[in-house]
Amino acid sequence: MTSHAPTTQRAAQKQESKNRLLRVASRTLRKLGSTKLSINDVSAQAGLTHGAFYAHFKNKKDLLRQAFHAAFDHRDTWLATASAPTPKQRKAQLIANYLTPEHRDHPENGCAFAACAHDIAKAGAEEKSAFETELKTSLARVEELLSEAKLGAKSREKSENEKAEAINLISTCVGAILLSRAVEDPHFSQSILTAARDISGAPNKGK
Amino acid sequence: MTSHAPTTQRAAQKQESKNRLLRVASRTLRKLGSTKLSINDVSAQAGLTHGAFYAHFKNKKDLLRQAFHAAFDHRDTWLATASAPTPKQRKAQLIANYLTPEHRDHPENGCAFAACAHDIAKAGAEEKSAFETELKTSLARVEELLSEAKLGAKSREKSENEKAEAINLISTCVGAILLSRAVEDPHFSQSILTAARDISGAPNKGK
DNA sequence: AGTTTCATATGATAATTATCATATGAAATA
DNA sequence: TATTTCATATGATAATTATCATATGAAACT
Repeated sequence: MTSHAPTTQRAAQKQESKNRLLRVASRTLRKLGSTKLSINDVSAQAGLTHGAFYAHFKNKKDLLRQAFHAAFDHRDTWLATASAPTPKQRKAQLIANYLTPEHRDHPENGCAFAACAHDIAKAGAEEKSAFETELKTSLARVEELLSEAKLGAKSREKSENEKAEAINLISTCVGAILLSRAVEDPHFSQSILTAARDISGAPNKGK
Repeated sequence: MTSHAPTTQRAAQKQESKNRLLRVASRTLRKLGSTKLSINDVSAQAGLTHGAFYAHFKNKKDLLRQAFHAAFDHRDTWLATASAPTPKQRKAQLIANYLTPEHRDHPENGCAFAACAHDIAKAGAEEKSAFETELKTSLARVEELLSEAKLGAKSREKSENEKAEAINLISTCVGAILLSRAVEDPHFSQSILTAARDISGAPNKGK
């Protein structure tokens, strides 16, 4: 039996409660940040009282750790949108599907790098290591999508270039979405999103 | 007489106290964020008690507003580092002088866009408007540095391109510095900074 | 059925924090 | 010098919050 297939009814109920707590926490973490995430609120939104919380998590830090991990629920969906035949096209797809108004307006469902980088930067080594692991995972996936195909053993230098390209892609996406969320004028906000999409694949756009 | 030249000794002393409060708050805001900035701590670090605080600021929100504005103290210094003859070189300078280990390790002296975007995104319309104003100011300065010279009236399309280029420059810088602060491994962190610098001016680096 | 287990609830505690009312003592002014 | 002003300090209050001790009631097991 796996941890996802509890035997008794009570265990199943407990697992569901924990799942609800984690889902609420993962969304609240991205929307409000770790400091404004309150165990009272999360528990209440999950349909529990604050006392029940400690039957599921050791403490707030424990919750935050698991909630952060759960916050990568939509990474695969995003990566799957990059389905075009060429690397350049796939890069443009990744950027275009990241820098959307929906993503900007709903951080609770969005990228955990953008939502949590600031929090994690102020946290401890454990949190940074967890962030690093997730970031490396995403980078590896993006690098694949930016590479021509199963690249042979010859192109070592090119792979280095692709590494930097993948990092820059994520840096630009994270920076742009954060800036777009921090301004008031919707048109200006949109122009921040659009700027990255415009330059994405083609440095000399129309020509 | 300006607001910086108080007449009486008491007024001067009060101004100095407010300056200390603002300086401490501006640094704390960038280092810890608005939520973890406590009026007690800021007042104490400025050599005052918490009670004295309210003789200088209406409330915490008022302090945060002024502290955010004060957090752009080093913008001119940064922009002045872009002194090379060509736009491409100046772009590379801006990026290289932003994405440094010192900047990464000392957010309290660094870019307020990177330090506060996350906070402001969760704040109200007033805060977003203030952020927007500062961002537009920086963008205008960067656009100048990225343009060939006093561009004549002819190049309208080019100016649009430069607008997007300036936005992307700041997006990438903000994203990269935030990511570099959120990972544990110093080498990996460095590679995040370096990636943007490498690609900065020259898409085909060494060739 | 009787007993045990345990998921959740209730209630309490301690810490932090923003804010304000009032006190104090020194500078400004008459 | 006497009086007023006011920059700062002291002390109090109310709200929020993390955490834990204990209670409860239903499921699980004998």
